[in-house]
Amino acid sequence: MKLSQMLFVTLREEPADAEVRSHALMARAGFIQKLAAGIYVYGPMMWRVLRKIENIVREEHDRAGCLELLMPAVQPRELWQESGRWDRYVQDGILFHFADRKGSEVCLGPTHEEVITTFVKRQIQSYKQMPVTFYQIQTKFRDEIRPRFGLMRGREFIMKDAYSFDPSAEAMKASYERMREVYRAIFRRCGLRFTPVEADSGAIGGSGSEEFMVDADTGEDAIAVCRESGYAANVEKAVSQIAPPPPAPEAIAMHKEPTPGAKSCEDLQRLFPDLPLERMLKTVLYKASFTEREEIVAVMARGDREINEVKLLNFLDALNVELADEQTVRQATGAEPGFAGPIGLADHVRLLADASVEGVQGFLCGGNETDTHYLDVWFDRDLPQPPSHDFGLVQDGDLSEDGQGRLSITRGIEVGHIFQLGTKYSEAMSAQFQDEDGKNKAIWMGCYGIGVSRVAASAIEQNHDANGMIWPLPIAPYSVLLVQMKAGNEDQDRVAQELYDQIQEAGVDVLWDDRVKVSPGAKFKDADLIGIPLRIVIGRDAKDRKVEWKPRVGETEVLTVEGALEKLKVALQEQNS
RNA sequence: CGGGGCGUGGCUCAGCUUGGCUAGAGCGCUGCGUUCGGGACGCAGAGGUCGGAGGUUCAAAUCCUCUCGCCCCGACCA
Repeated sequence: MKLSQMLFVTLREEPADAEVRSHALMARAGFIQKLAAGIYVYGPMMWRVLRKIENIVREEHDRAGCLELLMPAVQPRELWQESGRWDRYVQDGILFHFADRKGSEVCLGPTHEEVITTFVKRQIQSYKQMPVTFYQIQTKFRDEIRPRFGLMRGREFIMKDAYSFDPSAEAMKASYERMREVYRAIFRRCGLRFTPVEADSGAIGGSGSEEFMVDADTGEDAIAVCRESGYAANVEKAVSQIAPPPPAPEAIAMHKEPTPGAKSCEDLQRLFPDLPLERMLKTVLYKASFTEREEIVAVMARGDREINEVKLLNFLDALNVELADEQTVRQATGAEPGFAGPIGLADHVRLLADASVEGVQGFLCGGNETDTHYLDVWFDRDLPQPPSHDFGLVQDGDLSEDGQGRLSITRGIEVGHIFQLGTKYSEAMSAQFQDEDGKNKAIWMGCYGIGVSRVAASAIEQNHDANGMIWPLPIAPYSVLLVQMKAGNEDQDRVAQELYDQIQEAGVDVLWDDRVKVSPGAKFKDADLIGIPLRIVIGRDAKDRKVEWKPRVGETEVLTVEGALEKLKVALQEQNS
């Protein structure tokens, strides 16, 4: 492709609304253009990137025996009511939905479990027809509460979703394991540095679940990784060993302490400099909502620990948990927020404790009275120890659960997520088959997602410098860029044309910056911005058939035309090996 | 949904507090000339219902009301 024929427009300034590098660079380079919040046009360059990613995704799925199909974006409400997800998704505001001309409600699919389950249940009758896995690459629609970061969190985005169908839990696990390998292969081939982590399965439900995180400081997710043991998990899910509490002090009677204005552990440390943080127990109030009711839950935790709301949510099996508002706190404790404690809570409050409180004695806790705490409190003497469970948020430096090493907290971008769904959808939608024993059983499902457009964004997030993007070769819009310094110069024209023809003949996608009346400086800046990894500069030495090998990163070399072609061949081979 | 902010040529922004003359700058764009290896320079140009509607006023980008859109923080999030 010749750049002069491309309607190639770059911006010198960053768009005002770009917050992360990938967004700013893609917008500057004309790869994407915003149409509305979280909704983008993918320009020709971007579309090439997306198609390259799609092709890798396709090849790896096909290789694993998955079957590609395409499901509708528009889906009827009835289907979603069958699975029981309509109300929840509408209530969360995430669903684009509207009435058709007959007044029937439909939605734009945010995901396709309902459709695939329906499709499959009409076809599968026997265990002999399984295992089978389908996938599609489709535009998904989610009316995100807060779209941001360009393609990273859009309201319309490209996703590959796959669904496996098996006759038993064991078979489902085997399909899941196969897919784990497919995912590893895909992200490796895309040239990304990534970490697979154990994950919470969230609203979609199911048991086993793993997320694929592209390592990037700007990622929205925090992950806990242990180098020594190889453990890696989303912090929502991560577990750790924490240091035991300090030995109990001398037992003296529980008593009140005036603590004016001390609402946090930090404030309290100033008032009680000799009391270790591990002997201050905080009590945090949450409002948990269930289908039919709400519950106020108080959770105790050691002063040096934080509470993991996802673990709490899962333990309670609630639809949602959120911090209680001030009004609720006052009602539950009879005090201003900041003084909640386990003793003297209102009767309707359910008291729980994080495992970090176990063994802590002679501690400080809220007094359920404004400006007051209790000191020298002992479990089993002054109050029964509340039921405890792991509600803790792992912290950087925690010991891994097996004790082999320390956890460090890093950040990542979730580009893939795989789930063992079990029979959640097949039961709700009665997708059954007849097993070998003649009995009708629910199909065991797994589902597997890759954010295709997010993969592209995260590749830039992970690979860029001050001047622009640096694409991994397998997903670059073009593999090679020919930068011709002065289009119209006979020697340069001839050499550039020769290179262009030869590279094309070799089946390599090449872009030729043949623009006239564009200064060398501007060409170099544009080349850096769009980040095509392999570059050959045709300039002043063209008369001697000399060109420059000048990859996006790395050393520049002056070579003959043949030398440059050879160099290119080697670079492309390295990539494929 | 709660809090905050912003809508002015294609892009980034100034002007608005305190209403007043043909609404400005830089980038980009067009033409001519000079340049020509890291976003060149000169000269001459094109391009704006100041997000929209209504109102106040002799007069509105500027003040008021409504409305639409966008951004940030939070909640939320396969």
